Amino acid sequence: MRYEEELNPVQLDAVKHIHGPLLVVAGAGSGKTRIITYRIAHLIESGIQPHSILGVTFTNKAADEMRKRVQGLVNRSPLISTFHSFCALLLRKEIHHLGYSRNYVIYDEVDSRNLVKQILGGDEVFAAFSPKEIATSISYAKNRGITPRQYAAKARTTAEKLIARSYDEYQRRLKENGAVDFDDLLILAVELLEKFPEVLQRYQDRYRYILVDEYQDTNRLQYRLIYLLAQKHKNICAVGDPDQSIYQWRGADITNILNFERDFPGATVITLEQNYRSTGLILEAANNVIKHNKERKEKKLWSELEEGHKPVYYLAEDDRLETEFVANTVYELHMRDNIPYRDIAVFYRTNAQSRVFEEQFFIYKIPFVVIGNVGFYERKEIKDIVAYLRILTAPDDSLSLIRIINTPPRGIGAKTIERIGAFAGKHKLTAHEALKRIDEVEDVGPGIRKRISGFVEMLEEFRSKMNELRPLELTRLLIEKVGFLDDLRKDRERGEDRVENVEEFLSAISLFEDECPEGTLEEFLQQTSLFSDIDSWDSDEDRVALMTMHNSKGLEFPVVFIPGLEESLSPHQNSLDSRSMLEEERRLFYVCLTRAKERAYLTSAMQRLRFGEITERFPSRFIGEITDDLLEKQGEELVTPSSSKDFFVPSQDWDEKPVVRKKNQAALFAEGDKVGHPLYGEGTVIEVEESPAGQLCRIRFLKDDETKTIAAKFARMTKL
DNA sequence: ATTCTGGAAATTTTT
DNA sequence: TTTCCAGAAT
Repeated sequence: MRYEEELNPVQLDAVKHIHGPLLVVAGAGSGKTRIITYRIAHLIESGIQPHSILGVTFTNKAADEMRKRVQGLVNRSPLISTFHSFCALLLRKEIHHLGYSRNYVIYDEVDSRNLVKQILGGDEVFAAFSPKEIATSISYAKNRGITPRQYAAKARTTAEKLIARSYDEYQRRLKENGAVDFDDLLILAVELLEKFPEVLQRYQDRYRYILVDEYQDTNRLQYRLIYLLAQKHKNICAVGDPDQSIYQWRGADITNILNFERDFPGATVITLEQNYRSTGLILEAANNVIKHNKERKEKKLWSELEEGHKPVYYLAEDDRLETEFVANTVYELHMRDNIPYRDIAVFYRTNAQSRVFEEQFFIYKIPFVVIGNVGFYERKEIKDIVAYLRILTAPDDSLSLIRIINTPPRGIGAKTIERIGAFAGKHKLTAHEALKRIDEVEDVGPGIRKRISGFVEMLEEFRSKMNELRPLELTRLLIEKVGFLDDLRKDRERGEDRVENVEEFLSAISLFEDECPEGTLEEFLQQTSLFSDIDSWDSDEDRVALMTMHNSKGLEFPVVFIPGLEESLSPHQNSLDSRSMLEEERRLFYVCLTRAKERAYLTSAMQRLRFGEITERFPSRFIGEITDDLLEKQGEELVTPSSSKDFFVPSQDWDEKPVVRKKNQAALFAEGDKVGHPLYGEGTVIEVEESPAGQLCRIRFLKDDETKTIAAKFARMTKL
C-alpha cells in the first residue's frame, strides 16, 4: 500500500511507528481514525499477525467501523472492541479464577438502580436518599478503584455511611445473583490480571500490539488494564486529545494522557494540528472558544481548506421558534441546496430537548432519527423478555426473577414475594431455590401455590429445551407461552409500539443467529447488555440525526445545528460554580462545533418552556467567546414568526408519513383457516388484525379450548 | 391482587 | 407537559 500518498508526513510517522510506546495527540478532525486504521494495516503488512493486535474504542459502532476500514485496506482484521466488551470477553474465559460463574449476568444501569432500591427497601432511615443518587455514588467510587471497605473506612457523614453500607450490600447481592455491573467488568478484569500473573502473561503475549482510541476519556481502571497488558512488550499506541475530554464527570482521568510519557518511558509523542474536516471560519470559531480554558496545553488547529461559511447564530424568542428556525433551515438546505438529510445533525445538551425537535420535524415532514434517549434495551417490554431469558441461563439472578414472576400478571403479588423472600433469607436460599420449595412457605394460599409451581415448571421446561432449540425459536415459544403479546396489547395507547419493539428484539436475535451460527443464548444476552443506542444507528439512511452533544463525539457532518446555547443549559446549571466542570462544558461545546464540516448553526432561545412553565433564558457565554466577525447573526427582528412562515408552506400532497419503516408484511392467514402450532397444537383462526408488527391472529385452539392472540410472523404455524 | 386516581416530581451528560 | 408513586377502590 502507498502510505505516502494517503497521509501527510506527521501522520506517516505515526503510522510507520511499530515498536515501543506512542502517544498521538490528535486535534479534532486531524485524521485520527485514519491513523489508527492505517497503522493497523501497516502492522499487518509488516508481518504482525492480526490476532496479536488489540484495538480499543469508545463505542461498538466506532469499533465496527474501524474493523470494516482495516478489512478494506488489508482484507484482515484484528480484535477491535470497547473496553467493556473486551473485559466481558476476558471474563467469559477467566472469571472462574475469581469465584464467579462463567454464565454471569451483566446488570445495566436500570438493574443496578433496582438492586439498590431493593437494598434500601424497608428501612425508613434511608427514605431521604434516592436509590439513583446512591447508585451513582457507588459507581463513582467503583470507577475510582475504591473498595467497599475503603469507602467505609473513610465515611464520615450520615450520607457517606449510608452509601458505604449500601455499597457493601450491593456487591454482596450482585455476587449472590451471579451478576456483575458495568463497572465490575473493568474492576474484575483488572483484579484478574493483578492476582493471576500466569493469566496476565498469557494475555500480554497474546496482545503484543495495543491501540487505544479516545485516550483522554479513559478512567483509572481502564488505564490500569491497558498498563498491565502493555507492560511486557510496551507496544502501546494511545490516541487522544485533551481538548476533547468530556467524561471526567464519570471518572475519566485526564492525567492518563498528560502523564503518558512518565508512565511509558521512552515514548514517542506526535502531535497533529492540521485539520482536514472543517472549513476555516468554523475552525477559527472553535479555536476562539477553546482558548478560554485555563487548564490546557496550548494547541492551535489550522486548516488548508477554504474559509467557507461563517457559523450562523440565531437568537429566538422562545424554544418553539428556535425549533421552527432549525426545521426551516433544514428544509431549505435540503430543497434549495440538495443537501441530503443524512448530512445534517442536531446536537443538544440534554435528552429532554429532543422532544420539541421531534414534534417540529414531524410537522415539517423531515425524516429524522433520535439516537440515545431511552435505549432500545432499556424499554420495559424488552427488559421483561430479557429477564425471562436471563432466568433460563442464570437461575440465581433474583432481580430478574422478581421482575418476571408477575409479568404478565399471574396473581402473585407483593405480599407473596415478600414472604418468599423472608423464607429464602431464613434458609439461606436463592430466590429460585425458595420458589422450588414453595410448599414450605407459610401463609401462601393454595391457588397461589399452584400458580407458582406452574410458573417454576414452565421455566424448567424451557430450560431443558435450551440446548435443542436455537435462541430465536426458544424466545418465540416463550413469548407465546407466557402470553406476552396479549398482555402488551391491553395497553391501548402504546401497546402497538411495544409489540413492534418485541418484533425488533426478535429480529435482533435472528441477526445474531446469522452472524454467529454457533452463538448461545448467553452470548447473545451478554452482547446486548453492552450495546448502546448509537451502535445500531444506520448512518446511510437519509434522515437528520438527533443526539446529545456527548453522543456526537467521533462523528462528523457537513451541517450541524447546536440549539439551546443558553446559560444553565450549555453550560449546564450544575456546572456553573466549578471552574473545572465549566471547562468541561466548554470542551463539550468545542467537540460539537468541530463536528461540522461546512456549516454550523448555533441557536438560543430567550424563553423556554420547562415542565410546562415559561422560564427566562440568557445566551450562553460560549457564544460571546466567538468574536463578532466570525458569526453571521440572524436575530429576532431578522426572522420573526411571520417571516419564518414564508420559508415553508407544507404542501397538501405530502400525506405519507415522513418516517416510514420498512415492513416485510406477508398476508399469512385468513379468518377460518385451520392452523397447527408447535406449542398449542391445532386451532382455528377466528380473527385477523393487521398491525405494525404484521398480522395478529386470534386463534381458538382445540386443546383446552383456549383463545390466544399470536403474531403470525413469528409463530411457526402451518396452514392445515 | 389489580387497577384507578390525583398530587408531586422531573432534566445533565453514558459504557 | 409527562411520569411516577402511594393510597384507595374494585
